[in-house]
Amino acid sequence: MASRISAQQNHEDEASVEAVPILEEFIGYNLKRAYMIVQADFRRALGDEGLAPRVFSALALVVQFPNITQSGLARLLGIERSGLVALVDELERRGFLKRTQVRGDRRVQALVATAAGKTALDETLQAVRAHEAALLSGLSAAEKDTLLTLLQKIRAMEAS
Amino acid sequence: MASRISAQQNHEDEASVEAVPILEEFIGYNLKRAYMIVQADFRRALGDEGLAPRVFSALALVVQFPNITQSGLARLLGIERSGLVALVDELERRGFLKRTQVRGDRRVQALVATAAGKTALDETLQAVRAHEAALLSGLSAAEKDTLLTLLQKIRAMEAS
DNA sequence: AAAGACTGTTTACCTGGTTAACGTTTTACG
DNA sequence: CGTAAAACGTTAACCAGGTAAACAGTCTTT
Repeated sequence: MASRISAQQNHEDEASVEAVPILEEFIGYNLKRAYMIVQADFRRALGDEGLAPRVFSALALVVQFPNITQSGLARLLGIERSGLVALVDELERRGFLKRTQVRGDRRVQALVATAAGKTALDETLQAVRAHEAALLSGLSAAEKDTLLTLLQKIRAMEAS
Repeated sequence: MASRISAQQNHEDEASVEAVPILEEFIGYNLKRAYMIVQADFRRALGDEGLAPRVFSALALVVQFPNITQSGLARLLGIERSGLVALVDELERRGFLKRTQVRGDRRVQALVATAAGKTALDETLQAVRAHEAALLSGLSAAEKDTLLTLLQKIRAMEAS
């Protein structure tokens, strides 16, 4: 409706008549921007020797689901099996898990966290909780809860 | 609080006593998963000839802020200037904008959307709105509004 | 006039994901 | 049974989207 106006005032820069950008209406755009901020802060908080977000997620699932297969883990993480190989390689190289043979099925390799892996997860969990608490200190507990619920509602829409 | 218990029951596989994965507590993890779903649906909805999310965002800002510079656009998008070059190249190649000289400053190149660019934006806007409405039909208008507000609250935390 | 800052750009790189193909192994079923 | 199909882990090639560093050209500051 007000499009003819905005097309006219092209003689200057920045702050125009309607100051609210179109993009702000979209959940996708806001999701991305918010995700970038949280992810960057995660890395900053955990440092260069710390686990990357994806590695942390994988380790958490391996600890929580002992003897999970790589395919199963990929399913839980929502990525392809092929993308998991390097991830598991890294966790194994760091000594946080072992690939073990499964009797009865020589195709699969069950993943089991080592003691070091569990320790690393515990420490990382604390660090991640601290990072989220600090970054999201502007949100009340109720707001964080609401946000989690809404995000999980979106996640429930996957692949219908 | 209930952490000592969960460390014990490591003797079996898959569905354990407490079925809710650790990761679900984290906003970062849920943000990422939700973002992946929305982004994938965006691409699916707009097809191969449609604009990619980032191209759409850039075009929207160029239309809304005529004569914006590339540096300014990068700032608005939250990315580096260098990352914008290919983006603007694509928009220019498609005929959706022009790089124009600015009298008084021969360094900058102001970006102005063409008529085709504005038309493309209008059409894409409709498509994107339809995609979000369909994908997020499980959320009420109030819930979408709340989600937007909370995400923007996170975005306000940027680079403090 | 010189030093510094800003603009757009290129180049090289990184992260995190995909698809396609493969050899091996297990399962389903005519 | 035997054979076809499916599943597993893996590699390879690729892509998207971002970064950091350096650069020449152009202002701006002092």
